[in-house]
Amino acid sequence: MALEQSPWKDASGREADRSEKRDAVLRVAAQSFCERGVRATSLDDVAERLNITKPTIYHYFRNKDEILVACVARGLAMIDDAVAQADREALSALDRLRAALRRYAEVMTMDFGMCVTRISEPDLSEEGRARFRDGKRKIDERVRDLLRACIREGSIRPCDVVLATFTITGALNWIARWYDPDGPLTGEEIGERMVAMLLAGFAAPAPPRGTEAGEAG
Amino acid sequence: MALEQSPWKDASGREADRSEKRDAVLRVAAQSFCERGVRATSLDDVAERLNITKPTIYHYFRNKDEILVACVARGLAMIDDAVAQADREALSALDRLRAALRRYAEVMTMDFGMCVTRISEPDLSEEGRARFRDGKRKIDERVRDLLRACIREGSIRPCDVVLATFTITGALNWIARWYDPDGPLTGEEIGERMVAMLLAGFAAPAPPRGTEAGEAG
DNA sequence: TATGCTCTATACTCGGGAGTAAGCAAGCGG
DNA sequence: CCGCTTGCTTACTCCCGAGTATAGAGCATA
Repeated sequence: MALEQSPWKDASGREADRSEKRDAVLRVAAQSFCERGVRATSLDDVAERLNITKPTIYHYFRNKDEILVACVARGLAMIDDAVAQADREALSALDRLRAALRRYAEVMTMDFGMCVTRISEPDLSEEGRARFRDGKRKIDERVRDLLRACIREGSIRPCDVVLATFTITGALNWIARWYDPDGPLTGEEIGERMVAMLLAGFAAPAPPRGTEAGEAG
Repeated sequence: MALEQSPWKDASGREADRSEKRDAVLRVAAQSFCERGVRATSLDDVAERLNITKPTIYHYFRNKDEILVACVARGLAMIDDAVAQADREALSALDRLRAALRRYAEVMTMDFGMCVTRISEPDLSEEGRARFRDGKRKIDERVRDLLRACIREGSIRPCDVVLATFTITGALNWIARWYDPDGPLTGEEIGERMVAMLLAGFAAPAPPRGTEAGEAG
């Protein structure tokens, strides 16, 4: 089941460079980890999809766990970058929060991002687990800080910031479980709408009258 | 690592009944599936925790998949019951929604409930997967129906019901990933607060006209 | 041509876990 | 007492997948 994207041509491989090959392994592994689960992903399968054999993979990675850790690390970095980048943009705290969460949502529709939420801790080695927890904790911290900034600014209602972060990231993380690239919404659209929903809440504005909230126009 | 809860006494087992033993197997298996992952859970381990040996398990279940399916089915049933029960109570649609989501959240802090969100489809056999999807679809349908009823009633803002359901159930499902029984909040408290947050949203109410909410000073 | 490095393949080892074979113990009907 | 069933055991088989030993192919230097 060879993929076209593989940098190993069927018999001749020469222009390709080492890190490009590492990347290809990670990309295919990440997809398989998400689709089939980590334990159910054999390196033989990964190799086959790349027109190579398992020992070749061991020229680029020490073992399966190193591949898994690299996938998760890449996903975590993508989320962290997304949030950090939004954070640097000198807008209001609320705008920074919005931008951060939207990008977060988008990353959840991508292979490496999905790894972060579909892989669970027992899949990782002891040491990989530590890095995983650490990366997630940092992202959580960023979101919490943003929330606190918004509360200080008055744009977010004072609340239990920890639980609020779990609620928000839970909704976003879950995207990785149901997102369908062939579905009606792109990652960007999902992010935009879901973040709007989370911020505005589902309850209708107080009075049973004044139904002006409808945006249908 | 024998557990006290096991109905198999170390050498003498007689007062226990078949279905009680089936239940015990499911309970321990569910815990292990959640803690270590499905593939990493060996039936030898499960047996050991119950003071029995693997072949004994095969007296009660045909194979590992049957156990897994039973765990997931039980979790799905708990969620479905929770939502259905709230649905039968003759309150306003909004109150029914609130009650349903709170109970949903609570189930997410229990072993079988956790199974539903921590187990992923590739862990299941083809046939188990079908039942899994079906069960989840039914629950989703119930939540969507509740949302629609609320919108008709005017208590929930008109919105994309499908995406709203994903957002809400995502936040709730994720509880199973971070809930800590030794943490500060009980399942009930988490449900109550998270549902309140989701309904009210995080954004601060529109600022009193004229004055921006610039606090501090 | 020789030496050596990098990349890749064939062909293994080895451990773990699902599932099974076959037998032992205990209760029950005769 | 015998023979049957039920519940459980010890002791396997067997497959799959992680990781390895080893060899060969291509290329660079000399």
